[in-house]
Amino acid sequence: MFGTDFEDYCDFNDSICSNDSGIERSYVDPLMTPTSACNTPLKHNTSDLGVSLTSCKESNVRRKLFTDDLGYRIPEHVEDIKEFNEFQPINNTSTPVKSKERKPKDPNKPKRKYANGKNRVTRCKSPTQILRIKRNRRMKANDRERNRMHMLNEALDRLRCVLPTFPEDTKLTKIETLRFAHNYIFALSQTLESLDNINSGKIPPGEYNMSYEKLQSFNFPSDKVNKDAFREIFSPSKTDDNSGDGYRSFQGFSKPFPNGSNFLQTAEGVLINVGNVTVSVNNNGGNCITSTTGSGFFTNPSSYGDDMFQQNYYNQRTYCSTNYSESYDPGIQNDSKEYFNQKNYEIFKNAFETAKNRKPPSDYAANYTNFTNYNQNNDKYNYGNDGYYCNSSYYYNDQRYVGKDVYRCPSVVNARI
DNA sequence: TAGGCCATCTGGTCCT
DNA sequence: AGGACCAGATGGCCTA
Repeated sequence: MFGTDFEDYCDFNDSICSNDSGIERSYVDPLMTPTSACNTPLKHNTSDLGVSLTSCKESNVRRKLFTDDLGYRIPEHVEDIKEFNEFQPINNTSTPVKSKERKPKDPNKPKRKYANGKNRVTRCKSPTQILRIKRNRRMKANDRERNRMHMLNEALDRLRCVLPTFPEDTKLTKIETLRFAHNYIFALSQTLESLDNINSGKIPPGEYNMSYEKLQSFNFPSDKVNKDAFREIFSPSKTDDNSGDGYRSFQGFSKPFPNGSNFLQTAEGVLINVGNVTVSVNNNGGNCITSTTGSGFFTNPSSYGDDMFQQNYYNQRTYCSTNYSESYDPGIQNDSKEYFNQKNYEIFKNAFETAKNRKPPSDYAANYTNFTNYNQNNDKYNYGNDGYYCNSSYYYNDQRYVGKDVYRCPSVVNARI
């Protein structure tokens, strides 16, 4: 069955005794992904070796480089090979590690003499033996390479875990992970630098704002927004609304921006392209979500937690007054603490998905009859055929009154806060 | 169905 | 000689 040459013999032993020499038998994929061992066709048929290559499905088993993680023991039915059971693979290398326990030697047994140096005669290997040796070496190399890539992927997974992503249930690709990590580190370093400048007095705290120029240099992966961007989106408006209706239309934008980035600074603020949806952080009218199919408006964030009265008051003072000469309440406007919370996150996410997935009304005029608005007392306003925006399932309701003489684009989507 | 992403195999190179 | 590393090839899976 096997060659009689010792080296040949050992090589074969190495290939089947080490715990990394088989096809996926040594690596336990905790997730058992379809592309891992389960569906990978075996190019090397090892059935003739008498070794079962059944994958282990224990989810909490991970290969370790330490001896306490014993992978498996070689089956004992390979009887042709003496000392077979002395090999107990204890690591993920191809180097066979012999057991510390040794069989007691028989003192009466004559010692075998081995030739050394030039006196040693090696037997010629047959082509089939050479082929087998090469094949086994190739199997070992494949297994090492497989383990190496698995360790690399595990490192990438650990890196993904420390990166903020949005939506959080999506998985960054490898290249996205690396690019995002680069940008994230850059953003953190810039933040630290800014804080240091504030602490050292180089920048007065009152003048500190997140640099939009720095934001432009970011290169976010498509369809994902990190929490820093989200935080910036929820940054309160800095100036009053001069347009009258408190809304901006950012329709027509599509990625990439002319500067090649997902970010674009305009006179009105910062635009962030997320897939086919453009998110605006505008300085005048609040935050806006737009898409190629329309635009969605998003209001200033809540700074009052779950206090709906405070939230409504804040929003009404900001957008819903029937008296447009009424200015913001500076005390409320400047209260920006805690704008990044779970509630705002959910609101943003819902508004984002709505803007992303919504479709234009098939019958524009007919939908006008359903247009609805609310005043600050939460009274419903129906504008009939000359109403302002749709209240269908495609839209969020706006509980704030905007003013009779204000015309809105029917594609505007408002997020209820 | 094309393209992106991924896992795996494979041979080559470099180093110990 | 053998291990680490790399890049190309290949095929499967998924999505637009």
